[in-house]
Amino acid sequence: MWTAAIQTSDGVFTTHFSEDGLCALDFPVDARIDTIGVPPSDAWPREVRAWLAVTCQALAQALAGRQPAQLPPFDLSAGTAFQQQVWQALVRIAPGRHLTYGQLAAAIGRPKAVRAVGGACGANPIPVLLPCHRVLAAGGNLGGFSGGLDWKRRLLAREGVLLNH
DNA sequence: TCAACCTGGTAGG
DNA sequence: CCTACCAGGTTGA
Repeated sequence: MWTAAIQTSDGVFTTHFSEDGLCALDFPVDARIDTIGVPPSDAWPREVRAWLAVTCQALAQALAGRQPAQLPPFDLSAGTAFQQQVWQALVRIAPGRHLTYGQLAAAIGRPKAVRAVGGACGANPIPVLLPCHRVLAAGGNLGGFSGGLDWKRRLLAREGVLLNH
């Protein structure tokens, strides 16, 4: 496992890579913890350094509300089969679009697993790039967000999604 | 087995 | 608008 910090206009994100790809992305925790990530070094496999570079670009674009031109490979193997289904469905939601938890449940063939979908979204290891913020509650409500609801609002606003009425 | 969830729908103020 | 309640799939303890 390799860990690196990524500086963005929204703070310092932390990334974790396995030999199969990006496996986790953490929101900035605290302004004083700028040393959390180990800077990439020559000791890193060439492939992983390339993933990090792609992730930097993708994160900057996603934070600006745009579809990343390129994404790193994701290692979602830490999740259960159900969670992986949900997470993979997230990738297909374009910026500016949004689904409800119920619609996402139906999309993966489990129309009644609405609450479980919420749980899987909450367990999303790669927020922002795996756009769980584009899943809203029914009736135009925001729903929850483990990274903090202000993040969800901010990300949606940058994509031009209008909330409520 | 059980409680906790980023839910959704219905029923009643 | 609000609160209450329950059916419900999945997960982790």
